Amino acid sequence: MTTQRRAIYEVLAERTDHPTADQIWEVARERLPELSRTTVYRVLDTFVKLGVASKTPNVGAAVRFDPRTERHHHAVCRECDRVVDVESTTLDRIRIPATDDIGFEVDDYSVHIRGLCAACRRRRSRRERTRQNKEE
Amino acid sequence: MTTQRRAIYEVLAERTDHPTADQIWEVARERLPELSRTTVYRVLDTFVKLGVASKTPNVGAAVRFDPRTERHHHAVCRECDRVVDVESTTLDRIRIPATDDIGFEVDDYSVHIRGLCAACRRRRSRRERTRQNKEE
DNA sequence: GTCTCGATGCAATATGTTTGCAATTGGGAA
DNA sequence: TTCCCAATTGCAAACATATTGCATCGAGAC
Repeated sequence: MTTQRRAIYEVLAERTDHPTADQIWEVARERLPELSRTTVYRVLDTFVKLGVASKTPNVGAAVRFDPRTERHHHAVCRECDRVVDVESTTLDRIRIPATDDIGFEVDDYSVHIRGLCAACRRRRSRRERTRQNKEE
Repeated sequence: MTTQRRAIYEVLAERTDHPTADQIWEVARERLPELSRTTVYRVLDTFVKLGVASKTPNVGAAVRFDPRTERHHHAVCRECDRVVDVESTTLDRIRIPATDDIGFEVDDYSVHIRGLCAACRRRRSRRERTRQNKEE
């Protein structure tokens, strides 16, 4: 348990927005200016192996990390790609059907929801109101 | 509808293993040697915008593409990162709970299953048998 | 304190993606 | 059919993300 690992873990734990390795580096560097990018990548990998953090599936270029390792679900905005955690005991209790036909042994699962986040919905309604005003 | 687009679409449509842009390029190039990597990236983006293909969430470095745009689910192997399509009317019928609390408007969803694929299970049992033989 | 091995920093490299720009081309208009 | 133009393409360079080799450092065992 080194100084760097502590700093990186703190930054990750404070956030719920599933930051990338580089985003974590940017913030952790403020506290530990010597911290290298390489170390952040390596330490995050270590965290994942230790089960302290998890990599979260995403459709962008960079891999994102999540301080939560228990089952939870994600809603991804189609406009801004923001990722929001979704808590739902209903979703936690889905029965995964037999995947024996493909010989797959299930560890866990999560539900990925796609749609439009609150901020982008507001932005859209604003645009629509503006258009209506012009047409009048 | 250009020659390049047709070739790229054909390659994508023939595969069920969610190739990356570069993997598609490798194969498409055999038929169309002049085809540039840039074009593949651009055309795939276009396909996604047109709804002809979809980007599939993944935890690796590169974005993966899928010729299927209807609702379907994925099982990802924790050993080899292989992605297998999962067909299940049960999973297709999940009721997504109200996400009104977070103001999220739901378009669609999919279930991501993590576990061990058939090939890696076989590999594992083989290893275990070998160990038992040694202990005897 | 000091020894040791794993962790770190740095620089170089690999991999994945995007952009600017000039050249080309598909497909409608004449 | 031929001409034209906007859209598409190829190339090279830039950018973004991730990994590796190697010399050095430092946390924890003794």
